[in-house]
Amino acid sequence: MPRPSTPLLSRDRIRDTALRLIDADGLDTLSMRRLAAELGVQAASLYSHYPTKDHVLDAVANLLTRQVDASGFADGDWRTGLRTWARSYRDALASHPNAVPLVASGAGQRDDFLAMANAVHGGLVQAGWPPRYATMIAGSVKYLVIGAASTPFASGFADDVQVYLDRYPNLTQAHRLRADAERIDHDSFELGLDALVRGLEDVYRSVA
Amino acid sequence: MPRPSTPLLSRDRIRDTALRLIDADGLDTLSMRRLAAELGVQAASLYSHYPTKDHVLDAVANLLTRQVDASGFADGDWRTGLRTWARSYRDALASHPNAVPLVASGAGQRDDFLAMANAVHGGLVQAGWPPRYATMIAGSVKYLVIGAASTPFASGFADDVQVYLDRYPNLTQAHRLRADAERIDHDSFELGLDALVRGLEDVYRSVA
DNA sequence: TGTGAAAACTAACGGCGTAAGGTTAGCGTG
DNA sequence: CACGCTAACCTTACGCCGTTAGTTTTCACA
Repeated sequence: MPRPSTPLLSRDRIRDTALRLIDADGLDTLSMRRLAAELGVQAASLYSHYPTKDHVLDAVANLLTRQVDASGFADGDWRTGLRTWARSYRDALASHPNAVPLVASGAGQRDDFLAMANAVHGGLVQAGWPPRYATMIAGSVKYLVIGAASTPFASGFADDVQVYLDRYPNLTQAHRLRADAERIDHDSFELGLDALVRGLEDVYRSVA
Repeated sequence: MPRPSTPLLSRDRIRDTALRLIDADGLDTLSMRRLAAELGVQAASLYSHYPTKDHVLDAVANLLTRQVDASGFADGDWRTGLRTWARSYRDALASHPNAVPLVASGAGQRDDFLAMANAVHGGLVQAGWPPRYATMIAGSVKYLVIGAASTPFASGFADDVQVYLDRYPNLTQAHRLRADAERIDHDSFELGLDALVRGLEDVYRSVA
């Protein structure tokens, strides 16, 4: 039954379903066939809307990026703007950990990423940073965010999970451990962000 | 001709060849068949030495990690130790950009990563940091390194490469552009690392 | 009213990771 | 020295994968 009277698919529906499957089952179990099945359709039909699988993944990456709030520079304080941006960026990625590699790789057409970058860069320059520094600061904060989002557990800096499970083989302990890991990740990020912004304060006094 | 008199393969030879192919052709064009062909062997033969492809990739990740120098804490100055470690870590990854996702994902059995983490953590504690802070500091510096290594061009914070290529369509300019991108990445990392360590100095005074 | 584009389909190609099972070289034991 | 076991190679095949080609039908527009 080709060409249905009301369309079964749309670019948005495909992209949103892809993200849902990635969240649920991980990045490498996502296939065009599985995605199509979830949409009640045959795999080849997706190619009417996206030229390749990579383009679908690109759309997912742009969707995540679009949720980042880079508006915190409006009041003119670059410190607040930077902190708000970094936290929002990390939150957006942390809500979809399985999709992080799509954003981290930096490959593909990333229109929404360029928009975000522009906003941050503009905010920093507006606040008195030389453009060259604005580029580097945006870069280094992005590094911190991408790194924080990429690694599941900050760590391996604590013992291997299996060791804990062997020592405390009840589920409750296992759950507590996962919560601990997330808290360590979060606190490490906050410490890093705070130290970074504080350190930039020094630089600011010498160049702005 | 099964079971040759002198072995054709070894775990190390397979792992080294995998890294070479990844460096040359990228991560997703590496297949067990291609790897085997490069080694003059059939694909299934690799499974005598590694149980799955992921185990091969894990071995590559551990190889890269093992080249990181975490010995800079020996003289007792945590600032030097941290800077040395971070730079060495980033250098190790930057020499094999196509392999970075293997290290960034944090998946798999990463024995050499745990060894490195232990060394850093120990160095920080030795220098007077409370263990809880040592964990977070090692985490946040690792974030910066992983993020810096993950993104090909810091940026998008500068204009899209294609724009430059359209504007200056000769090869010489393209090469200069790549050099510029690498310099921006490098400088951004150094600025971030410097600011981070400076910021930690403040924290150190209040907790150590 | 007719025509061409668009959105679905079915079928197929080549490549993938990996499992199953065959063959022979080398090694430890009687 | 003989014998059998294990290990390292092989061939073959299964069920996926991304993608292309070609078909049918509906919709939008001239």
